[in-house]
Amino acid sequence: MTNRNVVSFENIKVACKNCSLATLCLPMGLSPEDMERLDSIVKRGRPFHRGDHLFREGDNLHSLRVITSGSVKTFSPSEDGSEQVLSFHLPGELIGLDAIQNECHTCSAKALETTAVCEIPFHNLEELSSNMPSLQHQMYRLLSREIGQDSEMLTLLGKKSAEERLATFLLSFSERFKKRGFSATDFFLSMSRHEIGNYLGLAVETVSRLFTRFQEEGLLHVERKHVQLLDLPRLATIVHGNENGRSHQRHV
Amino acid sequence: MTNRNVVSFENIKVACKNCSLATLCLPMGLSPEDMERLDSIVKRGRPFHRGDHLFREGDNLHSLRVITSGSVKTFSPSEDGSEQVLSFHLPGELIGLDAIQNECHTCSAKALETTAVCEIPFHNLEELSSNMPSLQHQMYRLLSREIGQDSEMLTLLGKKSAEERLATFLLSFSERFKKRGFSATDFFLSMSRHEIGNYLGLAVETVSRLFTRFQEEGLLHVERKHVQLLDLPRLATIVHGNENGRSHQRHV
DNA sequence: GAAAACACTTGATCAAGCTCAATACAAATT
DNA sequence: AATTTGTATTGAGCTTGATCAAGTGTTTTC
Repeated sequence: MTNRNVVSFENIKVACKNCSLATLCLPMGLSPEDMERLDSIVKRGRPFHRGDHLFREGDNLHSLRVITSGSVKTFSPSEDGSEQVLSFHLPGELIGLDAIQNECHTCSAKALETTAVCEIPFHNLEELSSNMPSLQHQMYRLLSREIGQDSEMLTLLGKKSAEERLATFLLSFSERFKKRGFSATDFFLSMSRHEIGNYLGLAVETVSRLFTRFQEEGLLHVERKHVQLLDLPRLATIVHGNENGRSHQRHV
Repeated sequence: MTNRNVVSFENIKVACKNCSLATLCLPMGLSPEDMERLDSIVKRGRPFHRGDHLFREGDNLHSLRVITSGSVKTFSPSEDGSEQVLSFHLPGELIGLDAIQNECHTCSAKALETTAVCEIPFHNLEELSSNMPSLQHQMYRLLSREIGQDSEMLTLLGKKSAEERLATFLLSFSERFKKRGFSATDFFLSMSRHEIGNYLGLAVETVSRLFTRFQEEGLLHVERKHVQLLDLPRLATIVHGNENGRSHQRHV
């Protein structure tokens, strides 16, 4: 995106075929021509600011959305004002897949910082995919991938200790930043401690204490949202149960 | 299925269009003709016995499977022999969706009792769906539904107390049995206490104690795998936080 | 630039639910 | 019927991580 001039976002051509995120958002398999057809249905609206809703639970499904910059959390709000954070999304990731079932969003999505998205009207996408086997295949794969990711999260919440949860969280972001061409060891987390805790099924205080402890142990350096991972290998051993250090596993 | 004669399972016509589970397995929207086309690719193998694997993590994806009778657990095994139970499946439910992403199963599936399934070769299904928009639509919806269900499970594991988890579990089975024409209040659970605990992120002992307590409180009657729910409304209030009884919520 | 609102950290205490251990019960095998 | 094996229950004690509380630092607002 140019920042030399003030531009009308309406006029920006989306140009999936040149987008650096294309390999992430609909990975592997669309031919250049297919990409062009997909391109033709994609819209880009104005950017969202921190705290803006991309959509709310109960909204009708209009479009799937691909983050192009910034970051987003999805969460399911409950009556009493509390919420469960379901996931954090970085550029190249697709959100709204939960809404296909009933054409209605089952969770809400909020921008964690200034965030731009591509909107892909689902009905157009569906129609296009039925004339384009490669796109249909990508859609099946993306939906399936989401299911697989959720399963990993179930294991995290069902079995892992607080320490393992945070280490898993950090390494997940490390890998995702790396995949996007950023540093795997030095990055900013756009969400609050509270949101991290909510996501990981931990109290804020526990998250805070763990950051402190990890720092004391030389695993990382942290200052507010800025995280530097100093010992990836040791973090990785923590993720996988940490046979050495911890004396007992949670109910195996 | 007739039980008057010994029949060769190879010879049974699958006949989705007459199957009582059709509304569950590919709910709403296939025309009778489309159903016939789908029918033509479905295969039924011999039944599985308790403990048999339907597939293992790492197996190539050949077919999606619809349970026609019995029940199945899916789980992701980890190196050290422990596992995370991901879900329990009843007749009419589709399994294997996680494997579409890499054409490789990311979890294992085991029969909890004698279990029969319809196999739907995925490549045939995919091809058929690209010529049949209604089937493509069903597939999108089913995949999306799975994602939505996983999200509910994340909330359960992330936020709910042991009591809330078990009540949720029981009411989920109640509804699913009801939907299949069985009693919503009197049923057999095919899985062990250990598997229930594993699924709910609880120790076996906790599950056992909760069953005992629920029984003492008149919520249900339980004898091993046989469960009779005596107070659905009260169980439902427990599911939704139970403002009255419990003094404190888990980190809201 | 002060004040207010919010986010994070740290400490002290507590309890939910886990672990360990022993026992009871059921099903399978002989 | 008796033995074995697996599954479920119950009790006692302990640990992890939650809650409560106070204080510090940061950001926003006026």
